[in-house]
Amino acid sequence: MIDILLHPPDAPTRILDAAAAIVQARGVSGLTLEAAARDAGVSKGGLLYHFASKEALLDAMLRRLADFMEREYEACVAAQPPGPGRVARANLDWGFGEGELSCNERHDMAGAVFRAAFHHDPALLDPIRAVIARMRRDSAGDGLSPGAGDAISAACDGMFMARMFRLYTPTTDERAAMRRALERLMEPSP
Amino acid sequence: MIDILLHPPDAPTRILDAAAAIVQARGVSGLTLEAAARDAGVSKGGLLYHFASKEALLDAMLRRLADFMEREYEACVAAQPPGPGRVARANLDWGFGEGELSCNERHDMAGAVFRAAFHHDPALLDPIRAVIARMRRDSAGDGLSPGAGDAISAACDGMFMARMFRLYTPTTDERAAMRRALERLMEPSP
DNA sequence: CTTGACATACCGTCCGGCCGGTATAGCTAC
DNA sequence: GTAGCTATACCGGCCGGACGGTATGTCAAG
Repeated sequence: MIDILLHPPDAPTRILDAAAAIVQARGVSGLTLEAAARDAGVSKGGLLYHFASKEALLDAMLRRLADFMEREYEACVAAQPPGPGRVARANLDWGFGEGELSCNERHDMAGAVFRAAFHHDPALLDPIRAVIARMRRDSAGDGLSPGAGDAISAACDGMFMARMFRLYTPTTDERAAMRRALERLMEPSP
Repeated sequence: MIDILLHPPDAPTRILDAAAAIVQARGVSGLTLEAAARDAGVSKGGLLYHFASKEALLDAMLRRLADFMEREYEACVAAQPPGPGRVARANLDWGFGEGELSCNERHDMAGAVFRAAFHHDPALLDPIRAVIARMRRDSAGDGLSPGAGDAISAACDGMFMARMFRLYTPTTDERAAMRRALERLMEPSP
């Protein structure tokens, strides 16, 4: 914290933060260069000095998100004891856990950035796609019966989408029941 | 087909179709009133005669989508033999089937309309939310162990999202394996 | 002659991007 | 050490185009 106070974030970081916050609060259409610049405490010219176009800004936002996702994924995996189903357990913790790693405002912001980038150009999602491909490769070597790992991560994706678009909000009990159901998939096939 | 040729769709239907096709082909930002009108073979004024604003157009698009979703859901359920897990089996058929009901261009168009509406105003998704709520009520009385039905439909949602955002495309074998894995959740709890 | 179903022309706004300017820091020559 | 040069990191204003929406005209059917 002292470090943060002594070393306030530089302009590019502030711009990225402000842009992400705007998208989360006011939606994709609320993200304009002027608004992002103002909220970051720089002028529009200053923003364009760091990010030459709106696309460049969104690209940087998404790359940062992909990096963050990958680190979070690695942390979830590292927190699980080794052995079969390690990746699946990490996925369940990410999608159904109650701690700071799951379903909080950070996920909302990730969803908002995600939608904003796709809105502008679907190709901007490529860094995210690379992370997902890596996760799927890991999942394939997770030692579970075929399809179990994919099914678990698809269910986590579904929960993510439901929250991102505010489709429904399961109760804590329902979430726990879903998790227990999915954990059955990690048992060896009968 | 003869009927279609003899009774060409009226202007509102053509406009709705054209708008959906534009969103699918050129993205949310490609949907302008001018473009929708042109593709539907009417002028911009003609479009605004039927849909007083862009929001009204999107609202009509989404209501039509919700109606379609509900009818499709009912058809999927009706196609399943009665008994426990009927709704879950319908969901699996919808999300993992190979027939005309699953994962084709119609789903892509649904996703595009969905994103367009959310982009303009998240409240426009309310008709879809109502359909989902109804499906979840049905699922709760499906006679499966707690969480199983929700987990299955969440996995189907995840597949839908993966396709909507082109995140990854599992092979036919992988999809079949996922389905078999999820079908294990319909067996009674051990 | 009225009304429904459009067409045409236009307006105001908003937004992305460009440009000219500027303060500051660092470096170099003398 | 200081005058001059250059690069960095911005500021503020402007422009052009696109887009949503309006106002008005048209015209066939009943």
